[in-house]
Amino acid sequence: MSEEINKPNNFIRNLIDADLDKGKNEGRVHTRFPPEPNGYLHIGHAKSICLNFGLARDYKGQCNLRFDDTNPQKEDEEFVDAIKEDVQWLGFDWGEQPFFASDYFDRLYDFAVQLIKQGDAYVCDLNAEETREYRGTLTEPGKNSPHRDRTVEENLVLFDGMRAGQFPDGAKLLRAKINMASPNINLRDPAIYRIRQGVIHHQTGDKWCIYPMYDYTHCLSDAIEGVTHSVCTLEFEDHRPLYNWFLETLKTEHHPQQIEFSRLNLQYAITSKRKLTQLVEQGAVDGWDDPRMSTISGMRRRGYPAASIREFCERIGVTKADNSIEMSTLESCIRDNLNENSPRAMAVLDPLKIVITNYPEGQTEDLTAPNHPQQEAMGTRNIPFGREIYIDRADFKEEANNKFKRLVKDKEVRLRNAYVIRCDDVIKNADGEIIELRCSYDDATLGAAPEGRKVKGVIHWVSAEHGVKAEVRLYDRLFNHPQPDSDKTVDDFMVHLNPDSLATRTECVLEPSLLTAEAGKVYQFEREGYFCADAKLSSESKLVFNRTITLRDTWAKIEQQS
RNA sequence: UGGGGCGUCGGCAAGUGGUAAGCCACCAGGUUUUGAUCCUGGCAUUCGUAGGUUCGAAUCCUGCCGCCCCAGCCA
Repeated sequence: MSEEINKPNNFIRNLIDADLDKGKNEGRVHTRFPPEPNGYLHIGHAKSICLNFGLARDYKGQCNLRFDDTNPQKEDEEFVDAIKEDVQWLGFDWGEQPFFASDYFDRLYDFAVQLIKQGDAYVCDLNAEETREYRGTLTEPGKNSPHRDRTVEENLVLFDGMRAGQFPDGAKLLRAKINMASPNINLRDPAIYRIRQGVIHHQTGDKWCIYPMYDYTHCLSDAIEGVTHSVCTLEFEDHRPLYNWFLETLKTEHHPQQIEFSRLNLQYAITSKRKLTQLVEQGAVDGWDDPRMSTISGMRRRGYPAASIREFCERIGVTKADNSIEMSTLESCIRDNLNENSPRAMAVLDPLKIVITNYPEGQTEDLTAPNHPQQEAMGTRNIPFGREIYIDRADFKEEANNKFKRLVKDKEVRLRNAYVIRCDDVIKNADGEIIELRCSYDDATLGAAPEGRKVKGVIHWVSAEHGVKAEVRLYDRLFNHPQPDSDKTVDDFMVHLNPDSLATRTECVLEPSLLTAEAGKVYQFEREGYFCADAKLSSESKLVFNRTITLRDTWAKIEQQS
């Protein structure tokens, strides 16, 4: 019973269970993840990846990574490589090698010849505009193309001529002969092959000057690979009759079942490859892997663990209903993982100097701090302590009521992993800005409660002498509208870009153990959040950290309310 | 308004005729050398809506309402 609770459960799995009960597909479950290499993968693709590879894993089947590379003008090898890296990083294995729809171009061509011979496809000379006019509208039927009744022989010659490069782009089109009056527009004699002269395909080079369309290619690729369950998003539901038409008309050996689910919509983020491309090309972000991007590579660079993205995909479920997932759902997955796995450290992002006047000048001591408060197995580390330290400006007030559990003039606070100090003096510059604090420490409070009084506040600190300088990048949501791309009151989603999505702090001071932090390894900077050294920008000579995510902050919430 | 799909708590989502799981968020307490974590408790007499069938309906039937997708030689 208790094992059942966490088992993913969704309508696709129910469907597969039913298929298995019926003995369909000889009990095989074979899925595929079919990205087009025309951009980087995003969080929405992660949902599909987890679904498809997860199905294969749980049903002891197989999931192919297949590049849907039928439109060379928009595609690039760079994207092929990035996609492979992302899928792998997410923790999935596509076996021997990735597949490419272009692997099947020869067979696809033969299938097209078969369609022509059967009288199920014809070469059409209408140009793009005429084709659109002949297609009709949503409420009016289309008209048959004047070339619809060409003979098989003529079609064969023409199609061969298309392949041989005898016609310029747009001059001819191979079309399926289905039904121009169908209420489903996808069935109004859809295009099968179009001409693309002089284009170099990233996989097949200049071998072809005609390229097959998605609807035609996808179902046949699935069939060729022996896919049993072809899972795609809802907008392809209208294409399913066409998917089935090609397979039935060509009498393929296998006939995979297309199943549609609803795509992910994440609030304050973009899950559209086209719009992510726009962000990159217009320079609104630093690139596809900008840590603010909802791309897999961006999230990786930001420090999101792969496991937390997988957990997220599990938590949101799989249905056919439109959805709008709150960012807090994703954030919860990230914090759960990071809280459990990341070692603690101390870092001061907005330094305020403190001199501990009763601490011997020139003295230094190594204090010991646990790397994780709940997990002893993570061990301890040494933190140097000295007469001069930094604390965060936000942790001091000259006056405050007792709800403020930090350092206040003439009051005490605990320095985390160290002593209790009292603030005796506040030093200001000519402009009245606080530039330094003079404090005294109680040397009986190391690892011990102070005598005769309670000190409830605890703040973090770094030794001024030993701390290392660093730049820290604080990220906020990239957009300030929950659905930036579906706001119909504006004509460009870019107006919803959050101007404060990146705040760079250049004067941060980190505890020295962080100097050798491995890029991408996430630490919790206690009381601040989770951070990792940036894989691209950080070096030992110039440390640059990304804030992966803040800690849950109920104090900020209380402050805001009052 | 032709075709396709979807409507269960603020956001997700189980539920498949036997009397509304779970998660996130939120609220109230407790522990705590991180205002973190953790722990305890609260959070849908009701399933878009109106009828009908039934001993019994979120589940079956009918009507209505709302939202999403489709007129690329993109995927």
